[in-house]
Amino acid sequence: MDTRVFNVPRYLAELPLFTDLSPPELERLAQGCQLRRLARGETVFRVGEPCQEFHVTVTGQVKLFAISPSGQEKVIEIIGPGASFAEALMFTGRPYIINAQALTDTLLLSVSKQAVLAEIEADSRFALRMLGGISRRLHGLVHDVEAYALHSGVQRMIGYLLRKQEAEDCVSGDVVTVSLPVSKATVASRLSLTPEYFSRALGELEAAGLIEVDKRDIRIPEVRRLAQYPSA
Amino acid sequence: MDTRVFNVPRYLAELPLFTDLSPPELERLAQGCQLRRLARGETVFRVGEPCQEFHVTVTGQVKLFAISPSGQEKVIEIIGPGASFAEALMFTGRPYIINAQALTDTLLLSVSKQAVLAEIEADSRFALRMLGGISRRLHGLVHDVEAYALHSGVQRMIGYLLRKQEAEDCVSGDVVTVSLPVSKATVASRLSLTPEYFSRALGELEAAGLIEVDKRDIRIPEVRRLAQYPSA
DNA sequence: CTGTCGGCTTGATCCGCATCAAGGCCAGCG
DNA sequence: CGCTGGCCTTGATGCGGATCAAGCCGACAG
Repeated sequence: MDTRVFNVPRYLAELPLFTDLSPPELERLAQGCQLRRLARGETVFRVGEPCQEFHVTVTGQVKLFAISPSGQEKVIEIIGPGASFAEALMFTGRPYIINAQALTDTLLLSVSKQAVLAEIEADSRFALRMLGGISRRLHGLVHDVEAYALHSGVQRMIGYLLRKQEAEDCVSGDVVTVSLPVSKATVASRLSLTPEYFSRALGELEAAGLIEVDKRDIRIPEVRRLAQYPSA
Repeated sequence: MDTRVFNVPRYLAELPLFTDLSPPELERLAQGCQLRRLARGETVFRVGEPCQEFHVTVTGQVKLFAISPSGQEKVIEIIGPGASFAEALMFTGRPYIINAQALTDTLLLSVSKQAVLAEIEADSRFALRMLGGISRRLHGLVHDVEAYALHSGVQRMIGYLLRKQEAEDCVSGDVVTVSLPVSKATVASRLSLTPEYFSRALGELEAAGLIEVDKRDIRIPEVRRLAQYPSA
């Protein structure tokens, strides 16, 4: 995809956030947008920087993560194509509280705060969609907090696989296959596990005959049995 | 406080969320409100119930919590007087994903979804305040996720004490005192610790001379030294 | 005064998961 | 070709914090 021929208003219209906007509205919004190409490993923003926009990954992947004083990293979310991030931060008026970095070469669309605020003022339905989007993200975090506190590492992994499985309907024939979007180490951090333990957990499920692992592809012969682990 | 003489519009006006609303607006909003008295231990809502409103604790305390299949409980947040909860859920249109229960006798004000939606349509500044409120809550959760993943139990406890200390400016003379708002077991769950470990952690800090514990009051002689633990 | 009950502490033990340390496997590249 | 560097696995060991089990203390009721 070439930046020069990329049609911003048309792309905006396809985002759930901006459906129903009229062409002139889209045009106005596009004025407040900025396209950026990022190479793998490049930083989108860092803790402490001021926030004047939110972002959409058009293609590629971005990770949101925190870093402890001792340099340890915790991935909070992995953002895939078509997904947005940092909307909430924009509305608090405070600097970024996490870091964002491209995991692959990425085409990034940044929408200025100004343009969003103007659109909210003009169209209350847009405000509602913004509220819905942020609320859904908040629920994702509540779900994560629950999982960290109440589920074991293996259970969190199973939960992750099952969610992905029902998000994308990845049935091919009889067995279901889910593919890890990024490296195992990154997924492990997302689940608050070490890479070592993640590997062992995969091995454990494989030994139990619940999954089959081939690099980043994981086949699940019987979803139901996996969901009930450990039991049978 | 007596429910019969409680002036809803006047109370609404004092909430950060509703400042700047005109008297007629407040009056309309108040139409969509409902006051409830709850005894200690009473349930506000449970997982799976439909959500038609958000809530404000006028007096008293409410805990938001999840329950694992095995019956284990994890407190996600403790809501004190003047604070609201479940706003985000209202905007997703889905049933509650957590439980809420009164920790003490509580006066609860519930604002109907309908009234909020109408107000958003009428006043975009209100939509912005709603967005700000939910965004701040989301940041609190991000902070928690960071803490669970990157800080030890003792560090989370210190973080909790320090945050409380700077939230309420509870300096009396020279030493700072913070009071736990609820039972130690509940605070422990909020921090994802067992009551036993919480107790030991307090003991450890006390032994190190960093705090002095008297029931629910915790005195901090030197905030800075506590913040730097463990180091000296 | 005495029972009892909720909230808290204390001790002994255990386990889930991290950590440290070595490879193994494959892709890219000289 | 072999060398190098990601990425992943595997094994040995250790620790943070959970669990189980008593016991303590103050509040309150009888």
